[in-house]
Amino acid sequence: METKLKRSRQRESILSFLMTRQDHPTADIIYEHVRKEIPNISLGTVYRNLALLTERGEIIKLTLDGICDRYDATTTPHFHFQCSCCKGVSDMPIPDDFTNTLNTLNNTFHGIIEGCTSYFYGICPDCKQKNQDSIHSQNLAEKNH
Amino acid sequence: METKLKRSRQRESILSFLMTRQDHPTADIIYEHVRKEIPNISLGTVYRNLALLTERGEIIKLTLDGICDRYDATTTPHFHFQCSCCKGVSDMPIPDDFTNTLNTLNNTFHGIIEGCTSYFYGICPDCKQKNQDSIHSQNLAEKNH
DNA sequence: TATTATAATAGTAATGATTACTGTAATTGA
DNA sequence: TCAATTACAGTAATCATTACTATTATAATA
Repeated sequence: METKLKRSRQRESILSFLMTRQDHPTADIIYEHVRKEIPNISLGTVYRNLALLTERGEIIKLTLDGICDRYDATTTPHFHFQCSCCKGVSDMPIPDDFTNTLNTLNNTFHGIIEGCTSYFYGICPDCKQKNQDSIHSQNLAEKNH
Repeated sequence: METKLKRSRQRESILSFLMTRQDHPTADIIYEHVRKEIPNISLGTVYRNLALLTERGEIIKLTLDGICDRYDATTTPHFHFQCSCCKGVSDMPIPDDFTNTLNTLNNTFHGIIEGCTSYFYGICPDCKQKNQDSIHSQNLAEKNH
């Protein structure tokens, strides 16, 4: 059913941009960047190619909060983390013992588990640090009131 | 910042309907059902109350495929499974050893992990059974060709 | 019970990410 | 070079969700 792909400068530019990024940009962000190289590229082209690349398994589409999808050129299995403070998304390695969880599920579930999407949320290292800094300076201010 | 809640027949009806269901219905399905009881309820009211209940932690909003959100009145932690065949969503208990995975992540991650959303996909028990049945009858047909 | 403050509603309009459509252009294979 | 077909730009349409507004329901108080 899969039709033969023809090369296109647009698709190559989208994919190579995505491969430089670790922050899982949205279609809109990808569009804004690729536009610098191909000024008259259309947003529809960006979406179509992202769908195409996802379909072929060359990239992964992330649906985290349902606001808008994000795209990831790293296709090896990994978890994701979204910061509730800055909304940034980053990768998390999958701990080895997660395979135990998968085994348990496979043994108890009577269907077929093909894959898993896990994402964690909370405060990212950066925002945690900023938060501590501001509490620290607040305490200093109180001391010297 | 949380304002005081006033009772409303609409919200009570939405919540009690949701509590009878294990299949995590969408806002639209909830709307269709609650309408039988309160014919002139508006879809906006359904959305607003679902958001309100989610905010207060009385229900959980599930964003699985990004097409449309689903709602779940079971608030104790559990995984979800979506069948790629029938698109149905069901609950999965969290295996005990998943706490090991969480511990590993907490020890290696330099931010704060507040929660986790995991969903698995594949073929549900029902669709798997139907599939086997059809292969079985296909084999029979080939034998008796 | 009557009054008052305010949360909630119905109905409708607006939003915004994504998809579909259409005529034209680029790519590939012969 | 030609033919077949994939991809494109530009634009319109879709559709789940949210925002808005005038009115109604709820609950606390007098």
